[in-house]
Amino acid sequence: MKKGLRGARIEDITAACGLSKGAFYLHAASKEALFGEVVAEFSSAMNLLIERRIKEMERFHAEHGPLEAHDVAERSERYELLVSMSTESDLGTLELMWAYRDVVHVLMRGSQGTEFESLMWGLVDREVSRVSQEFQRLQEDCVSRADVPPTVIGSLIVGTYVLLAQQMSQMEQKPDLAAWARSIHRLIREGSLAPEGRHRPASSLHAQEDFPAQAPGPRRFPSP
Amino acid sequence: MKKGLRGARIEDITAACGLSKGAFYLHAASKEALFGEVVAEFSSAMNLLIERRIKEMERFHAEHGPLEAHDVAERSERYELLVSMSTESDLGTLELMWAYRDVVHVLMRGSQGTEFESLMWGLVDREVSRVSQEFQRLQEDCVSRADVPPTVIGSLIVGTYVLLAQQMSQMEQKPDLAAWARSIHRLIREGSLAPEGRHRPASSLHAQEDFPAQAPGPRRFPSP
DNA sequence: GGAGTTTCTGACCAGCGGGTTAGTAATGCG
DNA sequence: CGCATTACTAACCCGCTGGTCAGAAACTCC
Repeated sequence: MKKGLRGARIEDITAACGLSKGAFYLHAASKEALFGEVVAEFSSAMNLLIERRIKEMERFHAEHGPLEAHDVAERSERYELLVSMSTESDLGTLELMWAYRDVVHVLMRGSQGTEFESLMWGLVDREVSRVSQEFQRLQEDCVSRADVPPTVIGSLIVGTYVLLAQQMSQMEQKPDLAAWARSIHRLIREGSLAPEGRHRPASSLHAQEDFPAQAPGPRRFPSP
Repeated sequence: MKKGLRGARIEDITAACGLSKGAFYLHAASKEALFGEVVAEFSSAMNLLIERRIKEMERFHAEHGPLEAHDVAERSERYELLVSMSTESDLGTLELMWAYRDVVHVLMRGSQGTEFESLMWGLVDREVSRVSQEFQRLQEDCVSRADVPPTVIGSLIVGTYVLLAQQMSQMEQKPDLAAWARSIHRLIREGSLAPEGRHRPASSLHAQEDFPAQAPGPRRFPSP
């Protein structure tokens, strides 16, 4: 769609609407201002999600207290609650990223040197540190493994979502975001190794797997 | 350093060398050509790593045959070999990304709409599908969990490295890349949950953890 | 249909930045 | 020292694009 903010000419934008260049300035003060409006929309929606998530997490800790090692071993109720809470939050984030996937794409790949660069990557940085802190807490409670720096976990999780967001802008069909969120959480928590002791025939179809025959939808190619 | 290819003026570059604009063209045919040289260097080095890695993997399979479920349960020799092989390969990739971190940064964030955009993201896409295929194989051999789409695992791993690469360009000190690689592999394989049955005092220092007091080095701020 | 209002056009301007080149300084060498 | 070669400068050209504006077109309401 766009070749980056710098690469998109005013005429490109107006021509795509079937208008002439002059008409642009009847609707927006400048290219940056127009993009800024959309970005502000996305940004505030994202901040709302983050805020809500932090509050939810605080409420959880207030109501249920800190998790302990045995919670994970016996998959206690409050443990399952925490898991479903954060999976749900992540799904919300994925949905938002899908809705704004083109904006996110431009923000991430094509806003270098503009006022928007720090907005996107500041958000990413804050998310990394939020997730890191969350995991540091889990480590202190002996719920999460402690032989790994929390920042690496943060980068792992956020990096995954960042890359997925970029892939979204090349898809024409909406993927099963809920399946994505569930898969990611499963991987983060339990790892990719097959659960021990479980053997399955290699050729048969697996039950309750979180994906159809071929997971991602067809590619979307950038319009010229 | 750079405000993206489009954002960097010739005069900015020459001024940074204490020269005048005209002198630039005595050394390079164009901005793109200059950047292209560096990029080609990085790109061929990266492709070499990938090629070598694929060959190594093929040799492993030829010599040791496919892994089976019990290999992971009993942490067999060939399993450990496979793990250390891919950790080592990832470390090599991280080292290369560190050496070219500024180039990678520009390639990822500031090359939208140039000939270099597809180079970087094509590479990323190919890596995602390579990792996906690797995991699909592991799934068929019942070594990796099958209830997660391989492409999600691919995006998870590659996304992590992509984000880390971007963080590199803001660091002034080289982080412990080997620790990163080990942590990531541990997380990917075994997940983030604490190993069951292991209780540790929350306040004491953990043994053999893969990180010092504060993991990442200090930030580097972009020079104006 | 015509006055008034809104919406849009397309020619125009101005400045920025890539690329050129004539001329100048530095360097090397017999 | 004098000549040649190399390295660089700075003014210049020019195309491209953001932004402006007078006027045309469309639309509305009486």
